[in-house]
Amino acid sequence: MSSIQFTPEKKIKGKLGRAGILQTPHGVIQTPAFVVVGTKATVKALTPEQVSSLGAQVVLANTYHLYLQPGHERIEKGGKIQKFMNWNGPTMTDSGGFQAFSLGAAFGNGVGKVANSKASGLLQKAAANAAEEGTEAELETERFAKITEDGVEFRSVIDGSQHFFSPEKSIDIQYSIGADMIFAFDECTSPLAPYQYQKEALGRTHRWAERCLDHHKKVGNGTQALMGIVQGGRFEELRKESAKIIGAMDFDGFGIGGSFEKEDINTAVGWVNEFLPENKPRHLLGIGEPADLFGGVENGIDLFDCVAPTRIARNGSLYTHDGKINIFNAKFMDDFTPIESDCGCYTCQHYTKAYLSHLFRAKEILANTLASMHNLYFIITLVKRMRQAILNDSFSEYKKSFTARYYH
RNA sequence: GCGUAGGUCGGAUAGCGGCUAUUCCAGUAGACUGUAAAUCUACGGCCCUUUGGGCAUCGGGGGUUCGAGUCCCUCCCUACGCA
Repeated sequence: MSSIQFTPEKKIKGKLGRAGILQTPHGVIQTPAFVVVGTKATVKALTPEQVSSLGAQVVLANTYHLYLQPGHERIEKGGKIQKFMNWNGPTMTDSGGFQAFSLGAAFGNGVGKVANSKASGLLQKAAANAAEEGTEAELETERFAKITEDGVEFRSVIDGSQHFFSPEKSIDIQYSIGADMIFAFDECTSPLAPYQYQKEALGRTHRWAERCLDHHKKVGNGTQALMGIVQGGRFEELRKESAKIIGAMDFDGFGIGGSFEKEDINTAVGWVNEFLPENKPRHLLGIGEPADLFGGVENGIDLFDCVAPTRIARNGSLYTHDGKINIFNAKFMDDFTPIESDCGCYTCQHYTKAYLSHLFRAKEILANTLASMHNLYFIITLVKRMRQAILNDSFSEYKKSFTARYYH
């Protein structure tokens, strides 16, 4: 018996995409939905009231970060995450598996979780050179995270102290934090990793999934839902294999994780969702550019989370229907119009680009808040409109008109 | 007028005889996809046949030296002190 209940409402004709309702202990999520990322039990620069006012339905925090600071026991003591951070709606936690990648293979070498083939060619070459040169690069790779069969050895990015996560430990910590939906402990691989490594890592992720599930059944009290994670890198064979194996396990929902080629995120999602059970929610982990959201929804994704809207906001990039703009550009200093005149967000209703330009140049803290509000509103609303379009049988038209304008 | 300390990119600086004049800020762009991130990268004098190359440049002028932002002379300017 699951603590969450997913009910598909309507499908996109001839596609895997659907609109649905996800019932959780802390409220309903209408899907597809964008999950706002609040890694350290806070959506950076925003109060929960502000996050809620943007239409956000659910927030995702991170096990690794909260374990290190302030400590999961303290969050439990503070009444678990909802009470601790004053977010009354549904919550999720990521397992810390992603940090095996971001603090391991990806640390300091400019590798993102999404590669485009042109760049990855160059990066692969660089990685090959580094490998030839030997130990220094390899040591660098293991600077903050080292993966073994039993789990991942981490060094804290805060104070350098050593820590170890096993699948069981990740689940235990996630219980303490107390989110409604928690994720299995997986290994997120680098987009540069070759087939052989992906296959090896995938086997490990599957064994870890089994251990998470066993532990969940043994120790869980039925108030938290466990999501399994599909991996497999860019390889169709591995992705499908993973979807079959993970999809057959008794998880409450599924996450799709790992690295993609920019061009075929959508295809890869399609491979996987073909095999995942229809009556359980599917979450595409860490993806959130408009094109990817359309592709994901079309191919059967119900939930997305992504740091992009808030992170790029803090760095001065703002979404508009005509593409992203960089508010630091000189041309905005005297532009006394809103980011978008027909935008319903708080920022656009009260402030001009010239003012935002001023706040950013002056390094004023309000810049982060106003920019984050706009970008989150933009993305949350975009996914809501996709949902509406599915219900109205107009998804492909909406996708076409949005895309034509956004990617000029 | 005398003394002292100085004049190096828009601002602030490092350099104190050795070849490529440093760093920070400001400036101009770019990047960012389960947050190591209010972060990071690039550019920033002129010219060219521009994946490179050439010529400049440290207040002005002159000198010493194989070689000068650096040493010497002189002038100009700034700050402080004394008259």
